[in-house]
Amino acid sequence: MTLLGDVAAAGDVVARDETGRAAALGAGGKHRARRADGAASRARILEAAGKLFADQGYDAVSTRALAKAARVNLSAIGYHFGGKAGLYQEVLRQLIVDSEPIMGPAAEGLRMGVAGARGDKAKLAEVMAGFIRHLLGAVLRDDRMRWPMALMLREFNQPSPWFPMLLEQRIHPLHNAVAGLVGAATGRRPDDAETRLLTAVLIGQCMVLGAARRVVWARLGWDAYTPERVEFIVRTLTPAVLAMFGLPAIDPDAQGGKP
Amino acid sequence: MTLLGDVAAAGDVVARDETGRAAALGAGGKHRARRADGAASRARILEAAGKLFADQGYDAVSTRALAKAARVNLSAIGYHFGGKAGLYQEVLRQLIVDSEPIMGPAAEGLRMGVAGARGDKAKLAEVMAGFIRHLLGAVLRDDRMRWPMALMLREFNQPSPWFPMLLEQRIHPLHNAVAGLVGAATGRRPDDAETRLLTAVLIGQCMVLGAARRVVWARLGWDAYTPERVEFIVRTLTPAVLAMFGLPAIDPDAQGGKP
DNA sequence: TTAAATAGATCAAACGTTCGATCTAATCAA
DNA sequence: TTGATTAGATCGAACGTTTGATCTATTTAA
Repeated sequence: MTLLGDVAAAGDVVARDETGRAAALGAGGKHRARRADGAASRARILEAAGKLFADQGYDAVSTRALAKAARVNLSAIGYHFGGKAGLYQEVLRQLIVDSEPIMGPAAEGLRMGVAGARGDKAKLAEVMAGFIRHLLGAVLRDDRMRWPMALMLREFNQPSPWFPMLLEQRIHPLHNAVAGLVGAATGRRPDDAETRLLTAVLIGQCMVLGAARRVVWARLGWDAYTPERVEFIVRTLTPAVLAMFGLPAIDPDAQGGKP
Repeated sequence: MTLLGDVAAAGDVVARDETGRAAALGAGGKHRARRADGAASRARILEAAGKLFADQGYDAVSTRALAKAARVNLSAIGYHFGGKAGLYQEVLRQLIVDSEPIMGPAAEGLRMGVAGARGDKAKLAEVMAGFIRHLLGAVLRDDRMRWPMALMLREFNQPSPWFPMLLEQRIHPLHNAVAGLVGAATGRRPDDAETRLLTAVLIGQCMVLGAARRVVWARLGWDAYTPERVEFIVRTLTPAVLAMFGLPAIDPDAQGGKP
């Protein structure tokens, strides 16, 4: 039994959310909740699966542990997602959807900030500082982005068959937006190889603090990221990154969140 | 079962080290080599296990796949290492031992370079450039360090019971040496929290190019790291990192390897 | 012979998946 | 308002396979 074959078969597992079902059953959708509300079970499975997959990896998570964590019957996984592989794919799809409200405005704000700066290095520095604070907060502090980030990092050095989807819909848009900032700061075109590389390094050096958190903690004598420690990281890293891209230093106390 | 397809045929396990057996037999040592030379089998298992664990992770690798890749019988794993977990521990231990000839002199050279610079920013810039070239080469190009780096990255965000050993014997010595350079460049004490953090970021931003190589490749239209592309990365990253730590730019053509 | 090392067989446990039975809520004919 | 019907959802119990570990027998060099 090769997984790839099953994957191909499970590839057309569509979202079975309520709206889809209601639409399929008729325009005048009246009924909502069934017995124990299948949509709720589905959501619980997705939630538990995201955390477990992110924490332990695909192989290390058994369907039984999954069912137990989501407080559903074992067969519910097969019923709702077609199997373990289908569930993983849906977790990734949902990750992209859920991170849109956080990442989308951030990328848009980045583009607006760069356009508004019109080459003014001081203003670009503000935009850069805001982005670093935003990204570090998302990676290290924001609990909503904790396991999604961990799961993405797993995809990075062990891509699943759905890594291209993640790349297309989450990585490229974010990198393109940041490349606009990096290009403006260094005076290069946003789609230069150098700009793209430095963009990857910039984003990567923020995410590595999340990926290799055990190392960071061990080096600094920490046992967890607290808001105060994240703030320390932001204040330490921001001047270094600004200097890295030839941007002027800014007043630390003026560092606000993203506009 | 894994989501990944057949990764890296696993058939390219290096031919058995004949010198090892010959030396054991001829050196007048007591009884070392028996029937088919147990030391050679042990070494083959270690080699294959390192690559497989690094590529697929501990759980995704079965003892049968290990035995097949190492061209030994299944029971040889239990005989030589006591079991799968014992094998993994030994792989980690061997990783530390094998990386010593590469990492040890690098750390020592770093200390010597920093001491020799005596605060001269231009000389510190040379040392920093040499270190970046060295580390990037080890992470991205050196085939001997390919799977060890991948395995270490796995330990970083999913520590095994032997992570403390790795931390103690490999991470801390390297970071301490680099912290000396970073401290000298930024004018801080080497054991400052800021210095330690920036040190982790510096090392991390080099390693992330190896960890998230698929992303880097996708952004730059690459499909592998070639020596030319690694050189491009070194030349692009070096000036940025020098600026990051307030060191003067250096002549790119003068960038040599580590002294 | 003696002990190291390999080969092959076998073990219980855990794996992902599948199945039919069961239950609930909406639907429809009366 | 009924009672029967249907589809959605859950459940327990298996399925066949693979896992890591273990066992005995055999082979080989000392």
